Amino acid sequence: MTPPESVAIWWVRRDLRLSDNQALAAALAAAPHVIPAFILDPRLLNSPFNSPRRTAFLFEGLRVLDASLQARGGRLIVRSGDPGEALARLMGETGAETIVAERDYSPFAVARDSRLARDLPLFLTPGLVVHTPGDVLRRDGGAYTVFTPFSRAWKASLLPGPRDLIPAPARLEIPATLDSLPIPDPPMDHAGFPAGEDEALRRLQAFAARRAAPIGRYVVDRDFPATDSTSRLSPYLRFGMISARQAVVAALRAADTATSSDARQGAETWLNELIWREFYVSILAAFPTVRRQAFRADLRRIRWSNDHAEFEAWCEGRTGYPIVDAAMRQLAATGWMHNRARMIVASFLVKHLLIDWRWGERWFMQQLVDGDPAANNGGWQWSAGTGTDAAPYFRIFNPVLQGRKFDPDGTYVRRWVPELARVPAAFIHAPWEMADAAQVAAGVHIGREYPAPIVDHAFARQRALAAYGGARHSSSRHER
DNA sequence: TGAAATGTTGGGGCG
DNA sequence: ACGCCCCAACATTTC
Repeated sequence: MTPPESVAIWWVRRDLRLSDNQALAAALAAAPHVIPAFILDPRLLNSPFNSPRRTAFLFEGLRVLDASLQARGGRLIVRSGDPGEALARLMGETGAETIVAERDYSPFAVARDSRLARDLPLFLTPGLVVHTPGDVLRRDGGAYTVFTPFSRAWKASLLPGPRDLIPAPARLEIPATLDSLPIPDPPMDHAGFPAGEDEALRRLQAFAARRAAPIGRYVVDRDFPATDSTSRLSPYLRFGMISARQAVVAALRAADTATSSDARQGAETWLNELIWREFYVSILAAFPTVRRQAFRADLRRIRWSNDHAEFEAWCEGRTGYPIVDAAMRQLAATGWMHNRARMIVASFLVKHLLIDWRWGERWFMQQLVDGDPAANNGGWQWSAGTGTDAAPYFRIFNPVLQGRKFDPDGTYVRRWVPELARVPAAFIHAPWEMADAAQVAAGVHIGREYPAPIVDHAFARQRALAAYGGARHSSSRHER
């Protein structure tokens, strides 16, 4: 006779891994029998913020997770529908008394989980981030809204050591009689990011465990989109194919064992990027309304232009600014974009085209394989100058100068905008400055094979400054 | 995790 | 020789 508490459900959401999984470990601690379950939620899969690329990555991740569960004597149970109903049914079938899941701090997940917890024994564990939002707070108990003090407090909290990491369980057997849906076929290709925990760990090793490149040159190279110098771990962190702790432990170890100051600084800079991720999780948890409106109240009344044709040109990479178009085409083709390029295209959409940052936020969510509500929202509000600790609103990237600075020979542009492949380096970021003869020689006529700039830089800059200035002015009058 | 506008300085051409 | 102007080059301020 098995006592009822001998079965627990490990509800997999965005923690598709067996190693260092606090939810799985808690489930195993609660019961000797653990049922790993994933619920295909139509509300999430059909959300206008979802992306087929991310769904494909998720489905392949589920396959890989299922395979490694089967290697341990178990398997992944897949159901679909409303998670509450599906889990209640699964509890009835298995006699499970507990559901354990990794806590997710996004507004959608918080609402879903608190509704579900009214009827079901849902137990949530940390794991999405190293320091959960409530753990890193200001002296007065409020959430940090400036990165630097947040990162200081974050680092002052106890950091994970290698011994804190939880090994994957050796065996995970489940009853053979349980029904499971087949894992759906990926709706599209997601080349460049093979899913799964093994791949994630391999990337982490390849990036952080070496003394030289890439992490040893990270401080310098990471700003150059043509180089392969970033970790490209974001999709894996997004779906928990590695834990935040595993990444942080690797960064700390790389810093400790560095034999050059470049390698140490590289590791520290990369750690900072991981802390940015946690900062934005904390911001979204403390201020859920940032998902709908600007954090800064004085910038909520910008009179956007919101031109649909210009938005489409931006989405499709036909703005006439090569660095912008290269980045947008990289996004459309691969579901990923280099971080420097994300800043450039975001600044361009918001400042040059004067289009609401939320349009860009949604487009990114619809495209990115690593699209995460907290990080994406944080990044967009940072770029728009409307967020916490954001770029000053008057900081307007000049796409020509950014291109010359971070893609000096135009390698990145040539890779993603092939019609500019033969343009000389001197003109690669401002091809409209070529004389007619040079355009003929380069095999591209500006206005035909490649568009003329959609908007004049000097004009756009003045218009953005006026729009932002106007919003601040009207808001200060409003308050009086 | 900018860029443009404005200010300052100093070398050199030139009458 | 000297003052004047031009204008890089750099620094500071402003958006």
